[in-house]
Amino acid sequence: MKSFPQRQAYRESISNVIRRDLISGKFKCDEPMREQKLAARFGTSRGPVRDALMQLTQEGILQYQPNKGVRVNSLLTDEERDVVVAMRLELEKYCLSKFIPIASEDDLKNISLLLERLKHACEVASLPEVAENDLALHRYWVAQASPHLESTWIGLSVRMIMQYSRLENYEQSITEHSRIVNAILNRDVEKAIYYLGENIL
Amino acid sequence: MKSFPQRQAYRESISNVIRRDLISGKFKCDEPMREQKLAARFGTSRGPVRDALMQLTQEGILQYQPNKGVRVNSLLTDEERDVVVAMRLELEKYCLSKFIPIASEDDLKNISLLLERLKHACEVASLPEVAENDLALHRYWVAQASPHLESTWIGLSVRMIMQYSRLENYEQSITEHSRIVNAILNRDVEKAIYYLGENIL
DNA sequence: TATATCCAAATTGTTAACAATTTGTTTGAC
DNA sequence: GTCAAACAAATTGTTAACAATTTGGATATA
Repeated sequence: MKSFPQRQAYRESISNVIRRDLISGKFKCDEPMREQKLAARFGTSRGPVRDALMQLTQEGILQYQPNKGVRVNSLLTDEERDVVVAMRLELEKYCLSKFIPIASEDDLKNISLLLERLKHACEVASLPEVAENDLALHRYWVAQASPHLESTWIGLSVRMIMQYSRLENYEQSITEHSRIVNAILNRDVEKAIYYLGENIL
Repeated sequence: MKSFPQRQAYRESISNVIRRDLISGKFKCDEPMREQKLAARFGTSRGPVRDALMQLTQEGILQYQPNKGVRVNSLLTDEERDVVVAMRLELEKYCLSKFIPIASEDDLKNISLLLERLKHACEVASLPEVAENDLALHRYWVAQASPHLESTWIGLSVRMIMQYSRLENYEQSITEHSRIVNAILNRDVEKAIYYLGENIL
């Protein structure tokens, strides 16, 4: 069936799909993820699936036990979550202050587009889509400002969003992100960071 | 030859050894890491080696390019390093404040032991050993306080230590860590965190 | 019934072979 | 001599088979 565009990098495609499933809660906590089943689902052998599972383990979403495979990792404690929030905020504040001055016109267009997508997801009230587009928007400036720290950011953000009931307030999400994006379009670093701080917490 | 204790988890053993080599600078920047050679070195097939390389990529030490393998990633910029330092400090401060009140007598013994090892490494002035024992000491309280965040911590710390010329001041390293450990032994959270702040930066 | 032991099924761990891609070199045309 | 195309070698990507481990259940025993 081979439903992937590039023949290379099954690895990434697979981990992206699984990550999305995890965010939208398609796997119960402590439910083991079977390599064979996933391989069948993605039309590959177990090799690439193992790669993807290992990557998600490294991100902290899954937990690995030798000879027993991987399971959905337990959620962060409230205290841990606070620490993760602080770290993510630290990281994104830097990325925004770096990104805004150097953003090209194309960048601004892309940001606007991503915001539109997020708005749409909020309007149809599809939680997994909201989560995905939320992350995609933030990820954009992280990737532009600091490719070095992108993978660090993913690990923090995905785990944050997984225990994010607050995300269900779609209206708030729209206004918060609109404010951030507006500040970016005006190249106003101060304001962007301020609204970011309101958004991430 | 099979020189590993447990037959399982080659993955971890291999990535640990490679990580040590990377920290001690045994691979030039941009030098490609060949799977076959590493497999021969560790006496396994390429599979576990690929796992290890992928893990280190996820930690940010290596860079992966499809069909081209992995290379040593370029170092962080000074600004990025500052952000990483802040994040790591945030994380470790939490871990110390969590760890100190619940530390068992065994924990305190282990900490003291790890400090002794670090001192010894400093005395013989072996940079890779100093780096390794430095990390091992910090890692102890992170692992005890928050297994959830241990992998996040590794990624931050290893990248910090790789561009750490300051580590060459062995005397300073000894006094800084002695102060932290002493504060822990006295269960003095305030002081421990204070000295940690002096150490990490 | 409760417990222990053994066996079979399911699952993960590892390997070697094969496929696809990249890289370097040689060859040939101009 | 320079450039381009073609070929060969090296390397990564994927797969299927095999080995080792875990898991669950059946059986036997007290």
